[in-house]
Amino acid sequence: MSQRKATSDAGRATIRDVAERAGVSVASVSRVLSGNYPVSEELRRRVMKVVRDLDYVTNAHARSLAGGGTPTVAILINNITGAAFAHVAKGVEGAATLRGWLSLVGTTGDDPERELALVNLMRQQGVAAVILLGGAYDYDEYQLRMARFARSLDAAGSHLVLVGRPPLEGDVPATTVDYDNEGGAYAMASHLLSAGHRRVLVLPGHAELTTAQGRLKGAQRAFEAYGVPFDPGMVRHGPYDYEHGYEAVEAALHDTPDFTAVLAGTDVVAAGAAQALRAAGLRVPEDVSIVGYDDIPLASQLTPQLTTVHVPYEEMGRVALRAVADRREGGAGHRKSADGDHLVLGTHVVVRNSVRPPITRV
Amino acid sequence: MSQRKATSDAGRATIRDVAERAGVSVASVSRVLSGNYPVSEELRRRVMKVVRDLDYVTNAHARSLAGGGTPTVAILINNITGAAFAHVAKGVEGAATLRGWLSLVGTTGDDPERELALVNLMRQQGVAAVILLGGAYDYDEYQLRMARFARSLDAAGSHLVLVGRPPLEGDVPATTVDYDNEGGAYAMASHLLSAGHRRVLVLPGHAELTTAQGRLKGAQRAFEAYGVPFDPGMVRHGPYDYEHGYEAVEAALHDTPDFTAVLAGTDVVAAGAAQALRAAGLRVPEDVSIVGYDDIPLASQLTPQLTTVHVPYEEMGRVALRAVADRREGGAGHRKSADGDHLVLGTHVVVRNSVRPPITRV
DNA sequence: GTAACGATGGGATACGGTTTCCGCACCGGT
DNA sequence: ACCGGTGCGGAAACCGTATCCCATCGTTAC
Repeated sequence: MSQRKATSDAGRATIRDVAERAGVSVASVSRVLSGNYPVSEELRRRVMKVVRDLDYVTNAHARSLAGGGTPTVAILINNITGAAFAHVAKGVEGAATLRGWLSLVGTTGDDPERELALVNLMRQQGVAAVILLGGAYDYDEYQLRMARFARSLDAAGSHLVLVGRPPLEGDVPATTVDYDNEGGAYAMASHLLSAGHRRVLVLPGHAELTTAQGRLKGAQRAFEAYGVPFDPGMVRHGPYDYEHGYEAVEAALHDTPDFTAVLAGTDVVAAGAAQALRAAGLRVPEDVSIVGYDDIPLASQLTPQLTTVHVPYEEMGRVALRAVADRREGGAGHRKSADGDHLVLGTHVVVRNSVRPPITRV
Repeated sequence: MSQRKATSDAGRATIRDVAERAGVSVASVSRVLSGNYPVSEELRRRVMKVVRDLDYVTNAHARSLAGGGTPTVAILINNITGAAFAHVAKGVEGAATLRGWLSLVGTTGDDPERELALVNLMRQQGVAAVILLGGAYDYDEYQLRMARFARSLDAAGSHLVLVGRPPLEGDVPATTVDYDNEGGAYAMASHLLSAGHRRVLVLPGHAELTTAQGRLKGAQRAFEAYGVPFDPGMVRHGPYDYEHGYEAVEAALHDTPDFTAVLAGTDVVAAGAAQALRAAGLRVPEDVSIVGYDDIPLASQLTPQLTTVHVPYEEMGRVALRAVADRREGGAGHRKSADGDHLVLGTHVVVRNSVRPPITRV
């Protein structure tokens, strides 16, 4: 009676319960279930019947302790609400599922403390990789912090993947999946310039955010290429949200109202900018042109539909997961191969209806 | 040398490595780390130093196998890209983090097979609860399927939580967190009716989706209350996406062009509808009024800003997690208490700029 | 001065599986 | 009929941690 545990006990059934009830050994049940060992048809039938009867599932914790187990990847993000996130996550999740992998999600809320806590938590979980999403704030400590993460994870047999931010400096065991951020901004700005715009309001984002830095730089390069002087006074930094777009345009209309186009750092910012222009009685794109960045669904749902830069978010997610899977299968094959550690995906301009050649305003 | 495993081995350090290096027993290390047992200051210092040196983290799998472990909840969703999802997930994730819990995410892609596989996977993980998000397609098998899930999870000490769909029938061990879907639709339709609209194009969503059924019913009730005949010919079903909104309006303009307002099942559908109206040369809201449902950020970013029904998605996520946590702490306290198994949150109309009294069109 | 007691640390065991190593039984060959 | 080979099932070790139980040591009380 008090053998180990009554079979009819509450809680989940163990492999032992199944073995007992099927009248076979624990090992046999394990073999039937994992299927990597020859088993007689008779045995299989008997075991499977009991498994169904008991609605038994193996304990993932015990399994991974013993060596097996389904690999898991962790996705860490600042703000789960961002539209870009959802698409990267979809890519990761889809690719993970394809391989029978699992994915965890954690949000950091821009808090370094919490980020550290999460990376450690994931390390405890024994994840195959930690995927860090989104642009980074390039403060002093940042490089050191990430390098430490990378080495910690690497030492534990895991791996750090940076998605959507520049690669780390030095010899750090991390993979970066990036997109041609600066190139996209360059192309987008060129599009405005070739349409004839010269006075352009630029809303790249937070000055410390790597994403914003790249977008600003791309725009500047385009101006240089066109021989158009770039006026730093036309740049306004701020968060990637609707409100910032609105307020920045409001302020610009007051300070430097001679702009004929807005180069927004994000589609959402562009939406805010468009709203502010309309509130001021200006028409888009007749009076002022607007372009965005990201090409989230919102871009094609606004009126007018937004010309923007397409960023392959979902593809990045897939690529990130594939990088992890390859590395894991390749094993010691390509340790520290310089390539494969930094993957860059292309961007391109999607032309819609928010750009017109400039007209002279009063 | 071949004691058990060289301390300098690759892979993660174990508690044994720490114990050995600190010259203490394994039990002591465990005690220092979990902190639920008196330990001398000296011991604590020695252990912690080694922990830092080795960058040790406990193995979560081993820990939960041994009894402890951080609770985990799984969030299952059809399509991770939906805007509503992100907010519920945020609520769940936030509340989970607050308690030191972890959250897993899985997407089903409307595939029952995959849904089943995921539920089992989560059962293997020993999650504290599985949270199923979003409206359900009410086909025949559905109730049975969910009941089976609920019982399976319950038997394994886990729990099923349904968010944003009606509760299951019968005595099923599941918790439902719902919002007043029908009431919101009633209020929204009333808003249009009291503005004077009589011919309203209704785009509730897929006919089989519980969410759509509720919204349609709410609208019908409002018409009844106002004594306005409800014309079934003005209802067009379809998916909750931009394209459907666009195409439905296009078709309606051809078939029944006398409508003065559109009652969209979703903000996104409303966006598509608005675009189609504009493409047809009609102004919103001057010529045709539009209302949405959900109150996602998009609603306030459109032009004009959308009058819509606010659904407390994030709150629902929080509530769902709290329900799980309470049940887990309460233990055998309130088994099957009828209340607490079905929580309904309120909705309300958010008035913006997309509704005007109707005018007579040609 | 000694006994009882509180405060700590160590050893052993359980958690639920996987896997290696063995042994048994059954098969065919000679 | 005996022997070797093969295929399959069982026992046990181990994965990394938490915890129960016991041993020890220093204290305080009598």
